[in-house]
Amino acid sequence: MRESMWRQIAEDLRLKIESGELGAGGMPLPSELELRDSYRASRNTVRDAIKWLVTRGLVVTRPGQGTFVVQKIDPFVTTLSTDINAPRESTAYASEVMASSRIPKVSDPRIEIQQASGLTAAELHLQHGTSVVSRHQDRFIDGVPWSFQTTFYPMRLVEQGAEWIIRAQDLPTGIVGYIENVLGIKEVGCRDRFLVRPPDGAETNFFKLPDDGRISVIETIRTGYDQVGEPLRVTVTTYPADRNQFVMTAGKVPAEQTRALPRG
Amino acid sequence: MRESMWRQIAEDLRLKIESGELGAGGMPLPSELELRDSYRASRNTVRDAIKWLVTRGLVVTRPGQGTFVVQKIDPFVTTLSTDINAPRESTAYASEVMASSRIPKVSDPRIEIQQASGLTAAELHLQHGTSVVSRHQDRFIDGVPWSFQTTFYPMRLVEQGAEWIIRAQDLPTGIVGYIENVLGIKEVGCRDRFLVRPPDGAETNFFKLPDDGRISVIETIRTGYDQVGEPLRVTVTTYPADRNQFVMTAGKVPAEQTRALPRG
DNA sequence: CCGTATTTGTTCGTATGTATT
DNA sequence: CAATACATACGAACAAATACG
Repeated sequence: MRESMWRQIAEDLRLKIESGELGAGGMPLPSELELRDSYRASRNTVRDAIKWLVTRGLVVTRPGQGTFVVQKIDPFVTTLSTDINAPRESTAYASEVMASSRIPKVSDPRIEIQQASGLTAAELHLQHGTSVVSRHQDRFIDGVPWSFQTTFYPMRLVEQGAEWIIRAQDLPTGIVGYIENVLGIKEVGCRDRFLVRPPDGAETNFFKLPDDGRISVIETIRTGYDQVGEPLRVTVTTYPADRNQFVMTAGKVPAEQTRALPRG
Repeated sequence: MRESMWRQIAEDLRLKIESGELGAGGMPLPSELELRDSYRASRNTVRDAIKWLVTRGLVVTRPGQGTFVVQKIDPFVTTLSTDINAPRESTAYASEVMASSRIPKVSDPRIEIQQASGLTAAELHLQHGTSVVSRHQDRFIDGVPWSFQTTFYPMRLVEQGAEWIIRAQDLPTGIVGYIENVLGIKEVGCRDRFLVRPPDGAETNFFKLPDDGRISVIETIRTGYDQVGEPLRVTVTTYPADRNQFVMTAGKVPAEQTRALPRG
């Protein structure tokens, strides 16, 4: 069976884009009317072909301007610590970004008092409706939103004296270290969960993702436990899948510059 | 500005689908002609709305049958070992699946001799064109393709006497344990890389993913190193993002039944 | 600032092909 | 074979966003 015409046009455009024949140097593709003439098809058929390219993330269309090829993002590689004594997430982030010659920026923490529900109630072993403190931070690399993170603490930690949890400031020791210093409650282990899912509206907006849900987000959920096995905090971090990779080591491995992996 | 009509229709359909008013129990949605009449729009406009739902993965269309809502897959949670002495991947897989009351199946290994290139050459520190052995296995859960895995070994291991690497059989100790027994080369550490990317053609076909690249695959690349820091093998595992989650623990954490996390 | 040309976005209509029942 | 339902393709008109003189 012969391929549909819009599919053939899409494939031809894809090849010409990947060879650099079209769209090189930020130039727009030929307009829909020009493509209609050159392919001897109707404008709607050309639009079907372009829509296929848009869905695959190869091009973007801008009303009044034209159709442009998207440039690939240089991904950042996050090191996942398998060692509970590794440096805290907050401090590790900036140094890791700078080690790759890029500029990190972290927003000031945004504090909210919320009621435990769903994930937080389950992970922190709290009744639904119990108060939790959430600390939220947005993280940028070279000015581009790269990930964001929300950590939930049981309100009882504040009531027991760890009052800086509800201050909108970063602490040099990190909040987890602060809790250990003030309350003697130490995080001796954590469980990480990873999942990949479509972005919600807020994520689509913040990360400037295409609104068709084509780019997934990676969500990591880290629950920290104290000496008696009680959950101390749960940290939810969200990474757009188009600009993030992860690396983790176990046992003895030779050191190596962390870098993004190309396809091969 | 008012929302476009196709967008309004899509939103209305989405709400009716999520409330169960439409498509419940495997029933098809109303046909495009019926929707055209009920929304007082053209069939093309209704199709634009349906295309939006298809792109979001809410429905699938089948020629001659109708439009159906997709049911959510119950994800499987893979435990990532942070301990180099944990049981081998191959043996761990089946027991972990059975622990969640599901039926694992692993295909017989498919062996190929290939030339190192790109990823394998870089990770195994081999010249391009050097021979490598690839062992490939497909993994199923309840009969559904769930992941597949390819491990690359330098050909010199076979030449040094580890000849079972090129036999299409599973070994009770796993290949890595076999190499240790025969050659005395022990894997003392490994580096895992994680990335999320659109599926290629083979993956789309094997996992029966929609051909618009909407569902990403999660790729993990595990490179194992021996006592002298030389790479021993590299294992590439591919998981469709719509049916896989991961969990990893560090330090001391209370035991818990691994389960998929819902959104909340 | 304004008006015009260009370009993509939306919506309609119609006809024909292909897959399934 | 016939009926139904989605897929493809064409043509047309107007709206909205943008760029430019």
